[in-house]
Amino acid sequence: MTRQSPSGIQEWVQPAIRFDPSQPPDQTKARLLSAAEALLTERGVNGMSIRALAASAGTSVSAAHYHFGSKFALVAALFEARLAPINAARLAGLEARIEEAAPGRPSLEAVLEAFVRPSFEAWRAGEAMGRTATPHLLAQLHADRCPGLEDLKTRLFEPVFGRYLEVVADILPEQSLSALRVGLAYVSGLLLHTVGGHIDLSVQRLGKPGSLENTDEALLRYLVTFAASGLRSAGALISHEEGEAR
Amino acid sequence: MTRQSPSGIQEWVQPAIRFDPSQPPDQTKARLLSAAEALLTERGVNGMSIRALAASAGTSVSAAHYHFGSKFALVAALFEARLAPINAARLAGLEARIEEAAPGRPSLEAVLEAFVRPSFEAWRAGEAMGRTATPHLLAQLHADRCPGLEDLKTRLFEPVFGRYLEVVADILPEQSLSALRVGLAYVSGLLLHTVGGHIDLSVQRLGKPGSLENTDEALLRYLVTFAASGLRSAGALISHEEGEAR
DNA sequence: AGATGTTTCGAACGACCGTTCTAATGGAAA
DNA sequence: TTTCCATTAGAACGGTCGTTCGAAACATCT
Repeated sequence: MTRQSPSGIQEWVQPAIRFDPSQPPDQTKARLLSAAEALLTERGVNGMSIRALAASAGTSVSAAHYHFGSKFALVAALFEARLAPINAARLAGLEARIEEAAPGRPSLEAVLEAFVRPSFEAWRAGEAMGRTATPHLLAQLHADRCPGLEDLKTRLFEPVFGRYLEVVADILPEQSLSALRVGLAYVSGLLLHTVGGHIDLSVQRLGKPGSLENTDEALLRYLVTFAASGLRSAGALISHEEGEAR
Repeated sequence: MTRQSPSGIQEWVQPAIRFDPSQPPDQTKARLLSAAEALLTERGVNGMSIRALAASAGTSVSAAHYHFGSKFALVAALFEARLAPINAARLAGLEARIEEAAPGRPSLEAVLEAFVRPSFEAWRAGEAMGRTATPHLLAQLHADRCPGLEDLKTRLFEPVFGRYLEVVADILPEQSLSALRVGLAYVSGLLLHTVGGHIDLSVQRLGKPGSLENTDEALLRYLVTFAASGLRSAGALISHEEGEAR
């Protein structure tokens, strides 16, 4: 603890207690990320202050700057760290669906489920425990107008989107790439809307009455069916443009 | 213009020039709302400061507080002022569709178009001119976690949602209200995703090649078809629960 | 012209912001 | 032990925030 002398010179009165043994000192970075996940989800980028973050993580303001350099870098690091495994699962799930359908093609529903399921499951798992769910954070950051984060979003999402676009174009060859691009953006929009907390889950009973299927799986099936059916029907409106490269 | 004396007492040096004739003095409130619309859309609630707002509107910080009382009240007033006419148009359009289909029922597509079109058209009109589009603001405020605004959102939106739910339940009597509630939330999610600027419009060519239909109408038809088809198919997964009240 | 109420302004207040700085601490290497 | 480096805490800096306040200017009425 320090005190400020009238001349502006600090005189150290009493040494502070450091390194609370209950909190391993080398995990400050992880605790900061975890605390940032909750605070960002709840308040958005501009609503979270480094001071509130440090207090929530049980460390100091300068520790955050030491590990990440700046507030924006912290947000970007968190975004990348959380989105990367979900994107990897999306790509792995897609290839698995393709392989298991070989030599034929997987159904549109199977492909869209491969896209949706990783985020959906992480969302439900997080909500089931008290924690804030990671996909909720991603939806919040997606909606948040944070200068400089837009590039990161597209850079991380584009490869996944491109691969899914290829596969879906192969399943629906009569649809133009332009239409499929909008359609896939809609699928992602539906997912973000779901995990972003805009669906009232309190009174939903989506499962068949006699079914053993739980509510989560029923909602996932609702989402996938909605998306697949919308993608098929809306794209069928538009005749394929001949000159367009496939 | 004032200057600060060393003792802290203000000495008024020169009277300021007031009431620039090019800006009618009694329209400060409207200019503040208009400037707030642009700034909120671009930066979100926490990203917009009263000082930046006042500068953009060509007035002073205290003028904003005089007319609205607080920053939150200003945001709420703007949200209500902009959403109200869109909601009114939604309800009027719905009743018009019902009346013109009488004694039969309007198609699901017609109903969803009545819901989507007011916001969609205001969005396209705004984007076509340089201005920021009002629905883009509404989408931004919907995504923005602004404490206290949640109540206003539901209070304004609930009557519209409830009326549409009634009508859609009449068109799709085999679907449970729970399923339709999720489905309508998805429709609104697709609309918000569209007008929120998450669809890349630069390279989209959704109209039929030979058609005279412009791109805007083609995108609207894509959205309506996607939503209607998704609503029908996803809800068909679920058998109607017998005990549920209709 | 004078009084009254509305509107606007600049300035100031206290609080909080992101960032930086210095000092202190613990552990590892010499 | 001494030195060095990674890590942390607290204080401070410059700036901006939302809000408040008193005075000036306008509009209207008498």
